[in-house]
Amino acid sequence: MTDKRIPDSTVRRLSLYLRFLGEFEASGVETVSSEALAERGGTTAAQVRKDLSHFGSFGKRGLGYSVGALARELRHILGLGRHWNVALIGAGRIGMALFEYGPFRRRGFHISTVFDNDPEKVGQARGDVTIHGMEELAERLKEGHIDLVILAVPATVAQDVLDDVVRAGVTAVLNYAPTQLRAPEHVALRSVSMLLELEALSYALSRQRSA
Amino acid sequence: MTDKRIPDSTVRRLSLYLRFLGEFEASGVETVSSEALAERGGTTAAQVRKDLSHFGSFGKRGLGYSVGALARELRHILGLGRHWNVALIGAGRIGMALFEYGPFRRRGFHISTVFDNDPEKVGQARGDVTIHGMEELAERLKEGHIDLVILAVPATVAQDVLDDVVRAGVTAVLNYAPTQLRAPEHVALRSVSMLLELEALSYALSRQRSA
DNA sequence: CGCATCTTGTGAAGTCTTTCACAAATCAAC
DNA sequence: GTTGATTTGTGAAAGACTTCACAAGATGCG
Repeated sequence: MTDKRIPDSTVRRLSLYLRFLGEFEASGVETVSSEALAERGGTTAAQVRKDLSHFGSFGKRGLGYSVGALARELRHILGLGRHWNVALIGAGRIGMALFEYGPFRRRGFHISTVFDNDPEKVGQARGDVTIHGMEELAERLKEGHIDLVILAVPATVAQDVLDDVVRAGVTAVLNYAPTQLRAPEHVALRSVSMLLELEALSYALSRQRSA
Repeated sequence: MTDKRIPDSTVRRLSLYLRFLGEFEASGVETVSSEALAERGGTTAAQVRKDLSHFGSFGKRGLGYSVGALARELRHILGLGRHWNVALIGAGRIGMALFEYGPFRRRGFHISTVFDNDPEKVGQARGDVTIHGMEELAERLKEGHIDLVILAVPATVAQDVLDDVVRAGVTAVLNYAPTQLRAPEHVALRSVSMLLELEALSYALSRQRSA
């Protein structure tokens, strides 16, 4: 009922459900059925119930789920009640776009430290943080109690930087560099690649055109 | 052997294999085994062979795959031989970071048109393209022979813009707005959400901490 | 209260994806 | 040309995820 290995797809859907619950809450709805959540998210009611059932039973038969209560549960399951201390490595265009992206902070992801290896940038202030040189990485990651690192560096150096990050004891990394990285088992590593997504679309397009 | 429904996971891995082949090529290797590709990509040799077998047989038993030939095949399968005409909607921070991201063009994705609804921005030039107002959307999408749209607009208007895009006949969309969008069956729609990824990491972190 | 209606939670069935395991193909060496 | 060492391509088995379908709990109404 709880624990065990949860499919990654389930975790992602939980995030979506949480988003939808926010919308329902904003529009004054107090109760939702699995059917309503499914319709909003392009999935099925059974899927919604199965996803939730991995973690407990949060609904009332005949009634559905309390919007507020379920949102609280999901936030708890996803670890979103708390404040995560984030470091951004790479203050280039993508890095800074991420840095200035509002919703992160609103959800509890607080970018408290920024690194870059460009001497021009080191020392500059961005909002309320200062850009640090890469030589300070190990020390600052440890002493800053960083929970999570966002990697926005060129592909060529990504693996090296990741190794440093892991060595400094960080166990969660979100990678934006377009390269396949390796990390020890105990480190949660996710990669986002715009190229990969575009290529999947390119595949779909070719399919469409030749059909 | 060819065609049929290909798992999305397979398509994504093909993109990865192509990346690795580029690396192998750069380092002068002429032949790779499924084992070598698997090791590089964190999967298994059987998986690599199965993935490729959906599209044909490209290797030589006892030898492996020719790096150059397999790369060509993959580019063809993924539709990357050609030039895709891309429109970017939304010239905000994320939009412009995408616009200036070099690798797109190198892979054949050419952003030829940019839209934004901010009167301040409309008319300005960015590189060799001019930012157009949203009222020109329908006409320019059609006449510009746009294959693919990148959506980088606020979540609140994303669905409306998507509807316009679909109505203009575009059949492939990459969405960066943090909202769940709906499109007709025949439209290939993918969404990238940094928040979703971060939340999955947050889940993993909670797991780690409580274990 | 009893009956009709609704909606959850969940085993069981079904479907999709990955892994296994081995015959067949290729090459080198003797 | 036969043997030995490789490595592919692929049915079959195993595993993972999704969908089905229904009992059980909850509510409202006469």
